[in-house]
Amino acid sequence: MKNKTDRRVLRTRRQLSEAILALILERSYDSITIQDITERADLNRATFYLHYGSKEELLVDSLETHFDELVQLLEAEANGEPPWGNPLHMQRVFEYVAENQALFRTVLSQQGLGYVTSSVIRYIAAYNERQMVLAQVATDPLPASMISWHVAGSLFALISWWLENNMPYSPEFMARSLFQLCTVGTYSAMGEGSQ
Amino acid sequence: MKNKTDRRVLRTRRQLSEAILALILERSYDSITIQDITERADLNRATFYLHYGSKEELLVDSLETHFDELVQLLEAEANGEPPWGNPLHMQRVFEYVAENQALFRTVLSQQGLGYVTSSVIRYIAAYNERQMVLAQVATDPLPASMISWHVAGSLFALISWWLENNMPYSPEFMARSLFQLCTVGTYSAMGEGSQ
DNA sequence: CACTTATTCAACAAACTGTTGATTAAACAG
DNA sequence: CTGTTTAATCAACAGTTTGTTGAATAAGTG
Repeated sequence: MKNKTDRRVLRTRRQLSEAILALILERSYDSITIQDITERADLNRATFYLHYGSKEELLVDSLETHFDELVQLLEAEANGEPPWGNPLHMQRVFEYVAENQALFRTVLSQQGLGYVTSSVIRYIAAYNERQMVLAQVATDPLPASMISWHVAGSLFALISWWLENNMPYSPEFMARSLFQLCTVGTYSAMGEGSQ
Repeated sequence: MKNKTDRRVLRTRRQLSEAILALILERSYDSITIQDITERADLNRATFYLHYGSKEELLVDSLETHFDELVQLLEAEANGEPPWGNPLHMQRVFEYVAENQALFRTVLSQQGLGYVTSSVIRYIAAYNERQMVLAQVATDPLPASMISWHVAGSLFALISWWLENNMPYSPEFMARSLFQLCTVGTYSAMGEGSQ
């Protein structure tokens, strides 16, 4: 009984993870082969297949580490309060994005990598919904899961927008904007001149 | 000067387009090779390279046809009015999604295909922004492009949610929900019991 | 220390790729 | 209808990546 905590296994997986994350930052994801990954990781190619079945499997596993880090950060600060209920928590998200700029940029924009997009929205939405249920929020006219997805989609969109426009605003401003757009909507966000 | 309207070229591209769209509906995108595509299209493999450089290039070209169809549908109905300004226009979008259910489902959820996701949000956002500028909407506190992305992200998220939950509501209801969430926000969408 | 097991290594057939040059067939312009 | 242009076919090519072997080696465990 030493299959999952064996030093060698942990070390190998860490090497593979670091290798693929480093590679997607410098090259096109599609052009990266398993040979490249194992070569960069200083491992035999056969070793890869002992752990993962494909590039994608490894990448998802590698990215989870990052997201888990962020979630833990959030949960440490939010004391049961849903993260979208307070702009301060959202600010942390944007700060995290800013810190891991290169990675987010690559994952969001690079061709062949965008499949992460859908799973990220799904991930955020699921988290939102869990928090809403925990906080016993009443969502009468619309189901809680729909609202969760809406907020997740908006968060995702604003992060993309922020990066695509070279982060013209501070994390604080982005968080407040997201908060405003989600809670009181575009009508309040826009001037009185609309229509 | 007869390079782009040659019958043979048009026929070949249509065959390739139909082949890849048919294939992604029945098999995993990643498992589809250029051999498979040309085989299904009853074309020689070399012919593919006369038109496209990769699977992705062909797919993007093929999908554009579908989206152009939808955009034309919308613009025919909306008379200068921004599409998100009226729930009826959004209803058409959800109806279109329902009609092309299989395709949307595949494109949104299948691994290796999701890179379309980001470009779709970008596409919708750009469209939104164009409409906002045309309608001369004042968006004082927040930039118009940010609001455009927010709405695009929400639309995308709600479409995903709708498909993932097997379309439990009518297009009308979805359109009204989206309209409500975007314009007056989640506070109004949720009951008074929140917090 | 004895053991278990992860990693290495070389080799393998199989598949896909992108390109070649010559040939055939189709579409075009006048 | 005819000559010309050009798209599609075909076979063949070398190169790469893939996934999987079985045996040897090394490292970690208890």
